[in-house]
Amino acid sequence: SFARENNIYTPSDWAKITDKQVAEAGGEFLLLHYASLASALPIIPRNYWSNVENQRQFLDEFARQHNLESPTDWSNITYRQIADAGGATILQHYPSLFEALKSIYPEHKWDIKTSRRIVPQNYWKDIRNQRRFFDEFAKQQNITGPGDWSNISYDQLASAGGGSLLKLHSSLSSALEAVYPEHDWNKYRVRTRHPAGYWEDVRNQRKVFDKIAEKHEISCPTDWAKLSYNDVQSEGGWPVLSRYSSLYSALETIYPEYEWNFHTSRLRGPQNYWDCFDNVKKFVNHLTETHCIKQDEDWYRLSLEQIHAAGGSALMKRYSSLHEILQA
DNA sequence: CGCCACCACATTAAGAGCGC
DNA sequence: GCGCTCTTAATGTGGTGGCG
Repeated sequence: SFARENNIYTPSDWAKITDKQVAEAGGEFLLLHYASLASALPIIPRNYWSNVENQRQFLDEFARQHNLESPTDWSNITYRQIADAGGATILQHYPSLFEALKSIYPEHKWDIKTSRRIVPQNYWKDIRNQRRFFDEFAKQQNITGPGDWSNISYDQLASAGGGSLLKLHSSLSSALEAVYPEHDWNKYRVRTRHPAGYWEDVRNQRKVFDKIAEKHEISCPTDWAKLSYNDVQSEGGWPVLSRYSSLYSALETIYPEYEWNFHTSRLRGPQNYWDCFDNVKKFVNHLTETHCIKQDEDWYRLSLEQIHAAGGSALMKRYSSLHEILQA
């Protein structure tokens, strides 16, 4: 009854009690039989805390004192609180408080995210836990395939509780590569930030373009005609394109080993291309070569369709006839 | 916007003391 | 030597604010 009146529920609660308190509560004569208060107290039997029933009894009492009813109520209880309340030895039987709770109360459904404010130490080192986190996040965000990750930012994941996890990786994309090794991440765009000056290096520009080329099975300059400027832009090429006046000039610089000809590599020439008279000359020379034009009369063989096919439609709009162009 | 540095503090490993 | 308890150092977690 002394214990009840003084809110003593665990052996360690007695530590706060002095002999004087016991004496004042009427235990004065009782204490005379013992050398000290400590020697009067029941001793915890050996292996007492190894018994799950005893562990459970302790935690039940702890839960009662803290009004903990469901697994989520435990989220703000710290390891230290339990240890200080006399549960240190119980905790030593388990790798973490979370594992202890799971084992001691197997009838409850324990979820690390809702039952603990912070995960146990080294929890994120286990790649399966990382994967569990990403899976859960994907479910919430309706991410069904690897391509959908392009809409997710580093900060979204960090504020969803993935900050510490991401710190184990150099970037969001390398985290995804580690967590989902079954996907070839080169095929998908993932939001990334690169070091300052990264995009100035043509080798890095080439990396993105290689990726885009691989995805669209582009193996020679003419294959690039399949892709629009917007395609390249939206598939991660934006930082590269912003550094060039056109996609065509980007390709010329990035892949200098190829012979580039925009009539065959692009659907249309770069903006204001025909403003530069040298380009007009180049086009005429190109026609001369491809259509075996050796003397002036040979130009009559050339049809309007052939000029269009060679990419000269925009040029033809500026001049009323081929004759006028040649004159110019 | 993507990421980093930093901070407060939570967790845990390790080990010593002690009694059995 | 084992189990319980306590202490301490080391390390991890998660949040904030800042940088380019």
